[in-house]
This record gives sequence, C-alpha cells and structure tokens, in this order.
Amino acid sequence: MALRYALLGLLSREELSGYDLAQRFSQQVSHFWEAHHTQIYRELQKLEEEGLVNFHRVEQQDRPDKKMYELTDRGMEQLLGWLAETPKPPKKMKHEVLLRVSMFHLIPPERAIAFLQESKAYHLRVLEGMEMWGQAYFAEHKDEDTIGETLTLDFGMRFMKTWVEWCDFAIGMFESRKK
Amino acid sequence: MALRYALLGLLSREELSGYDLAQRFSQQVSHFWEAHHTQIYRELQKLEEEGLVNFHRVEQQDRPDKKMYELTDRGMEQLLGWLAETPKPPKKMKHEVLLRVSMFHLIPPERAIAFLQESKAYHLRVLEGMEMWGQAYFAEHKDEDTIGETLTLDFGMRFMKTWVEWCDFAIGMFESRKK
DNA sequence: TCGGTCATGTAATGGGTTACATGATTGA
DNA sequence: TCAATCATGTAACCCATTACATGACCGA
Repeated sequence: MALRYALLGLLSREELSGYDLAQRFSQQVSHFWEAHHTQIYRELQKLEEEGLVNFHRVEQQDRPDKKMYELTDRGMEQLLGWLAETPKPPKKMKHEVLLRVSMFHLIPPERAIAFLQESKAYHLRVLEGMEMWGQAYFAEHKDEDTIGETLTLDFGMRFMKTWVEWCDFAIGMFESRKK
Repeated sequence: MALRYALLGLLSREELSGYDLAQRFSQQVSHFWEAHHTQIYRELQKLEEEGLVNFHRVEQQDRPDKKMYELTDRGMEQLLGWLAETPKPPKKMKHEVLLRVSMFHLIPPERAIAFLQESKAYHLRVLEGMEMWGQAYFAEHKDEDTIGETLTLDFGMRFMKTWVEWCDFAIGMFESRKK
C-alpha cells in the first residue's frame, strides 16, 4: 500500500509522467524507497481507475508521446488521510550483508575481512554520491520548501556513515582474532 | 532466495523445529531479517524436498509433537557456496517513516514534531530491548563463538542510536521553523 | 555500431502477508 | 475464563522482480 502514497506524494508537487516518477525513485526517493518502472506503470493504472489521478497525453516530436499524471481532489484527500493515520511500527530490515555476517563463524577471518572492506568501500561510494546529489539538488531548488529532502537525505547519509564506522569496528574484531 | 540461507545458517549450529526457527527470527535474527512462521514452514518443506535438510518427528507428552530439522551435507555445501558468492549491491531500504517525512511539507510543524517524538521514543524502546537481549544472550553463550551475534547486534544498536540522533536533528529543524 | 536516454507496457514468477484452522496446557 | 505458549500447517491474496517487447534519437 505504501507505493501508491509515494506516488501520490510526488504528484502532490507537480505533474509527472510514469517515466519521470521512475527517475525520482532512482534519485531522491532512493534513500528510503525503491520501485521498478513496471510496478509504477501498473500502480498508476490502478490509481487512475480509482479516480485518484488523471492523465492527459502529451504528443512530442522526436520522442515517444507521454502521459502526464496529476493528482485529483480525491487523491489529495486520500494522501492526507494516510498521513494522518498513526503508522504501524516500522518493518524490520532485511539486510543480506548482515545475514552473511551472522554466518561468519563458517568462513576464515581473512575472507570476512575482505568482505567487510568491500562493503565499506561500497557504502563510502554511495555516501559520496549522496553528497553530490544533495549539492546539485539544493542548488537547483533554492527557493522551494525542501525540508523533506533535507531530512531524508540527512538520514541516508547518517546511515551510510554508521555503516562505515561499523565496518571498521567489525574489521578490527577480526584483525584481533587473527593473532 | 535469502530466507532459505538464513534457515540453513541457523540449522548449521543445531537441530531446530520450525517453531524454534520462528522464535529465532523474532529474537536474534530480527535485527536484520524477519519471517513469518507460515513462510518458514513452507520453505522447510521445499528444503526437505531438495534434500538440503532432513527431519525426524519427536513425540512429546503434554505438548504437540514436533519435527526436528537438521542440515544435510548437501545443505552445508549449498550454504558455503552461497557464502562464497560475491553479493549483489544491497537492496535499498523501504522505510515508511521516511516516506512520511518526505511529505512533511503537507502537514503543520506541530504534527511533524509529535510524529518524530513518537518515532524517537519507539526506537529508544527497541534499543533498550536490544541491550537487554544482548546481556542475556551473551551470558548464556559465554563459551561459544558468538561473533556473528555480536556484530549484527552491534549494528542494530548503532542503527537505533543513529535514528534517535536524527530524530533530534529533525525535531530541531521544525522547532526553529515554528518561530 | 553500440550503448544510453526517452517512453510505455505485458506476463510469468517469486516472495511475503493475512486469514483461517486445530488443540492441549498453564498461569493470571 | 481469557490469553499465552507450544506446535503445525493450508489457501488466498498482494506485492515485487525479472524477462520480454517495442522503437526512435543521439553521441562516442
């Protein structure tokens, strides 16, 4: 059910095509949600059937035509209704890296260390990407209310830093074991 | 595919029933994975059909009978094979609280602050629960290799602390806006 | 000519949740 | 008497991923 509200939320700011929405999901929304384009197109169809969004076809030359979606009054109502609900306790994480870590007693420490170093490097790269995205985004949206983006990006960056610190801690534990 | 390896991993230490496995998922495994009992029972059936686990029925008085599952050699092989694979980049988070935060421009700041305070309190309670679980668990498993549990619990606790700190930061931002 | 961007989708499969079902024992 | 613990499962549904499909333009 959450994907539909993510879509309605993005549409509450501006008209967007399915393609645009998919772009958003691979950029600012990516810090806390993800969705494939296939899922987005299907959900948009449902939202349209339920009267929560409308679309109009825009013809373009040199490019495929597109469908621009906009929120209806009923869509806005539903979105605000959802926002007013008391949320259920958050889902537990499903983190495959941690799942592997939980089985580190089965592999030699050198392999565990190599694995953790790779994971650390990966998360550092993601952190860097977030910083760059943030600089570009906030420069471009200087005059708008970007509190949501500020806060979610900030959390994403804190998460990455926490991960990197934890990797160092874990590597340290395995290093001291090797001796 | 990951659930099956979580099950094989737990069975690599000891024989367990489906019920036992479900218990594990609501305790130590819960910091990084979750699974309903319905899913566990179904997956165990599949694993048995594929010859990765065996079970034998244990009759009990005063309690329902149970099926104890143990890893086969092929099961261990598959588990080690999976551990040796290079993992794909981790999935993005899906965090409903952050999804709501991303739409905070649609609600009044007082509501946002109340929401964040509740979330903070919730995560503090979870953190406390983790600390207590850790103390009990490590006291009980003093003589075993608990590096996996140590590291995954440590990450879980770091995550909770990061969340709490971020809540304070976010509340601060809204407080300064109210003026 | 190859990969990337723009733009839309269907179909099959896989994974996860919820509802339903049973039934004995134990402690509040 | 009511809820919790122990113990197992089926069925329906919902949500998400992967594979497949099309097709034009643009820059390296």
